[in-house]
Amino acid sequence: MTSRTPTDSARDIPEATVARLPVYLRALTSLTEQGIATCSSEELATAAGVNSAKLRKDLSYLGSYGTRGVGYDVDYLRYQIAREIGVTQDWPVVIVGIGNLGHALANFSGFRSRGFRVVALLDADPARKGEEVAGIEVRPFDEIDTIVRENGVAIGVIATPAHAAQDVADRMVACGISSILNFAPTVLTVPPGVDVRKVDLSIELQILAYHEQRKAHGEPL
Amino acid sequence: MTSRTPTDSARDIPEATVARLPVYLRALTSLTEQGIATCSSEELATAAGVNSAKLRKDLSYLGSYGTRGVGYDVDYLRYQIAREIGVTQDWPVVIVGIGNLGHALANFSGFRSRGFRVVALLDADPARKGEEVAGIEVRPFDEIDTIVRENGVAIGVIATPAHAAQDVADRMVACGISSILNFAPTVLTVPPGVDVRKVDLSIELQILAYHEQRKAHGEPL
DNA sequence: AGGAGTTTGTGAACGTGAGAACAAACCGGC
DNA sequence: GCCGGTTTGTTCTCACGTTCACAAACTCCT
Ligand SMILES: NC(=O)c1ccc[n+]([C@@H]2O[C@H](COP(=O)([O-])OP(=O)(O)OC[C@H]3O[C@@H](n4cnc5c(N)ncnc54)[C@H](O)[C@@H]3O)[C@@H](O)[C@H]2O)c1
Ligand SMILES: NC(=O)c1ccc[n+]([C@@H]2O[C@H](COP(=O)([O-])OP(=O)(O)OC[C@H]3O[C@@H](n4cnc5c(N)ncnc54)[C@H](O)[C@@H]3O)[C@@H](O)[C@H]2O)c1
Repeated sequence: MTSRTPTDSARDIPEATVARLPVYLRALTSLTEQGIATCSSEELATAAGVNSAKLRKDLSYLGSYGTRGVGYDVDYLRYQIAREIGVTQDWPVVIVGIGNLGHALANFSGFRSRGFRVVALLDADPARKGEEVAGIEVRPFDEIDTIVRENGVAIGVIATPAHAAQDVADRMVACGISSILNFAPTVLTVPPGVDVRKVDLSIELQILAYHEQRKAHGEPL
Repeated sequence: MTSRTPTDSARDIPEATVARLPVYLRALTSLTEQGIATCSSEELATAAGVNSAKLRKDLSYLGSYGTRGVGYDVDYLRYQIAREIGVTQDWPVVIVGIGNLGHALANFSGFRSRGFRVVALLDADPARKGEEVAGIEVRPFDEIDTIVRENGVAIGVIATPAHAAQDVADRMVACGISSILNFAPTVLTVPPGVDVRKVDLSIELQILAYHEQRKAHGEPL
């Protein structure tokens, strides 16, 4: 089951580490832009907002890309992380639900610059058909099958109202999408093998509110 | 330090539990809307997309609000969770940076319905001054001090470009905001006592890409 | 060449979180 | 009042994540 050739790099990177690799990637890009060619784990950790021991342990799962007594070559490490995450290639993405949020997402420049390419904007509302957002035409949701198959899309973004999200997810899965980023405030049910990540604004706010309440209560000043 | 009156409820709720309470809250609201008055931990867990043992353990940190052999009273439990999180009261919120994303956030109905009230939209661009978004006037960023003090704002949302985010955060902290939700792709540095949570679209996509890549590589079919 | 100084990579200790399992508590029927 | 069935609250164990601390490995200077 876990038999692999010795050539491919270390496997089984912990989930917590995977979640931080993109942060390191961004910090390294920022260092490159500042003309910095080499950095220590301490410097990179500061730029990424984490503990340096944690950073070193995270990087050790990828391999030994640093030099003791010196540090890391910024460009080299950046490439290694990008390769490990899989963003050296471009990932085609579809966005479904071109309302308030969908418009913002379509205009988001961070897609292109980080290895993702929006290949289609889809909406069920016939009134939106043909509308152009960020240089991309909005197409009917029914065309999802064709678009996904033609472009080899593996990642879908859901920005529809909550009540439509499960249906959209089902259609996505049916035509071969196996990774979903969900902005709708609903729990999605998907078959095994499909990954779902959610971004939920009100959950984040409520977590902040909880701590805020405790601050106010704990210190009567 | 940890001396508390016996009247106030259980303290020190684990962070992982805090992050799930809003999910339970939403599931309970959904059950109420379906006219369901009582539910078992199993049912609620399914609705929230978690393990029932985990749900029961989470709820046990709040107190004993269920009845053995019966389950939980939906409305009662919902109130208890809302009270624990602190969303029985309304939290005033300011949004800074009314661009693509800021517009979407201003129009987001989930604020109001979940215990948050947008008291101001702020932007540094003079061209936006006076513009009305979602029935709220966009005001100059410099007015943040007045607005925060007059409304007792504790929570701020940052939707500016990355290069402006740290400055905005500093200004927020200076005028008394102690919880920040950051949409800009930057690491924010804030003094102790201030909470920052980030929502980062490209990180989420990169995590999906990592798993997607491994799916493709692991199974040569 | 060797030693002082620096920084990585990792083993080991600690803390937090997840899930299985079960006793305690409750309900309804008789 | 008691018994069988049900569901909670909690305990126990294991897995995962974080942090410390240090040997190994490198550079630079003499
Ligand atoms: N606006 C925000 O800032 C924000 C923030 C967090 C979460 N959200 C969530 O994101 C989702 C979208 O928010 P919004 O403000 O853009 O809503 P919106 O109503 O402006 O847009 C929703 C869009 O989805 C389309 N749609 C509806 N059903 C569809 C279907 N079955 N298939 C395809 N398209 C469909 C609609 O035609 C509409 O264009 C909501 O679930 C909302 O709760 C929004
Ligand atoms: N658009 C998206 O869907 C999306 C998704 C994820 C993250 N983001 C991030 O959110 C941020 C905003 O994205 P956007 O697409 O809305 O950008 P935008 O350029 O459309 O809007 C930014 C707004 O911030 C204002 N601003 C700039 N400097 C400011 C300052 N110092 N004080 C106050 N206001 C200031 C600008 O005037 C502008 O109105 C960016 O950091 C972006 O990376 C956007």
